Amino acid sequence: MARPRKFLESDVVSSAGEVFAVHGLAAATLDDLVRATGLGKQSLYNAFGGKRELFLRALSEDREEATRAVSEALGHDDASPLERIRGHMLLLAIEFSGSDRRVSLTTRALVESTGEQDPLSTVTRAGIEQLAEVYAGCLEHARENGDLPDDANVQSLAMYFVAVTRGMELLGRAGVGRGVLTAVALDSLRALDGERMADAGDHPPA
Amino acid sequence: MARPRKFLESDVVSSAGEVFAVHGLAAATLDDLVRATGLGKQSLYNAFGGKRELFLRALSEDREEATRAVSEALGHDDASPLERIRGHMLLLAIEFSGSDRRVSLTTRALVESTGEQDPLSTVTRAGIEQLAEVYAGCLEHARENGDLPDDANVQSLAMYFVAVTRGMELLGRAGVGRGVLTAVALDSLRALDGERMADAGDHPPA
DNA sequence: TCGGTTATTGACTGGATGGACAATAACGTA
DNA sequence: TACGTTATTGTCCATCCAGTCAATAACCGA
Repeated sequence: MARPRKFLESDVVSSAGEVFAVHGLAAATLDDLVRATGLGKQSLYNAFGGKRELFLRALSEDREEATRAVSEALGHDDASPLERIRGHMLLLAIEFSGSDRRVSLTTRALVESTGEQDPLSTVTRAGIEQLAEVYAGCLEHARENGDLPDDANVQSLAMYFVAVTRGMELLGRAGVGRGVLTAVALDSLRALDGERMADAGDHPPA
Repeated sequence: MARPRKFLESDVVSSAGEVFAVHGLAAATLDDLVRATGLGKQSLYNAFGGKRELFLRALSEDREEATRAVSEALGHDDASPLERIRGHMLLLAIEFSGSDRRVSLTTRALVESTGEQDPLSTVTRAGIEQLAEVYAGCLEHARENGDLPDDANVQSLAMYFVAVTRGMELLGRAGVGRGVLTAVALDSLRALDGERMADAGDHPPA
C-alpha cells in the first residue's frame, strides 16, 4: 500500500558498521554514512532515527556476530575444549595483528560511551556478559572433562579471557605484530594449566 | 623581555588531560578545554597549536606518569618481584573498577587514532613498548630469583601483562565489578606458572 | 485508475566548532 | 623610561554538521 524501501535494513546497518568501525561514533559524519550506505540523509533518519541509533543497531549486530563467531569456534567437537580455546586464541592473534584499521564496535562503544546509563554502556556490558558466557560454557566442558581442576572458577576464567582478548585487540591496534601477539595468546593459556592455584577464597562468585 | 605567561604548561596539559580522559579527543570541544584550563582560546592556540597537539602533550604526560607509576609499584624491594606484580594487579583491579568515567589517554589514543602513521599511534606504541619494558624488568628479576623457569619468555610475558591490564581497564569501564576484576587479575597471574604466587595471600574482594 | 501511505530527494537551518585576526596589556632590557 | 617582544582578550569567520522541511515519487489495495 505504501512505497517500498529500496534497501535492506541489514545491509545498511552492516555498511554503517564498517564506517563506525573505522572512524568511531563521534568522528563518523552523517555524510560518511550516506556515502557508505547509498541512502539519502532523510531516509537514514526515517529508518533509524539518527547517527547514534544507527550506531546502536550496528553495535547490536556486531555483538551478535562476535558472540556467534566465538561460539562457533569454541563449539566444534573436533577437539577438546581446551584445544579449541587454544586454537581460538591463536586465530585471534592473527586477526588482531592484521593491518586493517578496524576496532570492534564493542570496544568503541566502551570508550565512547558517556556514562553508566548511556545505552552504549548497557548494550556493551550485556555483550561482554554474553561473550563471557560462551567462554564459560567451553571452560565448563573442560572442567567436566577433567582438563581443569574441579575447583576452577569457570566464571572468572571466562571473564579473564574476555579481558585478554580485548587487550590483544588493543595491542594489535597499536601495531604489535603477529608473532608477539601469538606469544601473548599462548601465555594467556597458561592460566589454564599447571593450575593448582589460589585458595578458592580469592575467587568470588561473578 | 617579553610578557610572561600566566600559566604553567604542565598545569594546562594536566587539566586538558582530564578533559580528554573523560570525553575523548573528538568529543572534547575547545570550549571544554578553555573552561578546564582557564586559558583563552587564543592562548591555548599560541602555546600548543591546537586541540590535537594539546592531546598529544597530554598523552605523553599520561604515558610517562603511567610508566612511572607501574615502575614504582614494581620496583619496591619490600617483596619478591612476583609478589609485587601480584600486588600491582590487585591494585589495578580496584582502580579499574572505580566509578570514575576516565579512560587512559593511551587507550583513547589507540582507539581514536586514524592510521598507522598518525602521531597518536606512534606515541602510543612507544608507550606500550615502554610499559612492557617495565614489566619485563620485574619479570627478569623474578627469573633470576628462580621464581620463573629459566626458559620463561620474559618479553612476551611482559606484553601479556600489558594486554591483560588493558583488557581489565575496558572491563572496568564496562561496569564489571571489583570482585570479578580481582578474580581476573588473579587468574592472569597463573600464566606465570606460579603456584608460588598462588597461595601468597588473600586480598579478598568486596 | 485512483488515493492513501510511505520512501526518497534535495534544499535548508540553526548552531556549534576549530581556528584566525586585530588590538591591548605586561614584562624586561637597553 | 621607552621599546620590542610575547601573552592575552574579545571578536569574528568559514566550515561543517546533525537534523528538518517540503515536495515528489513509488507502490498497492480498492
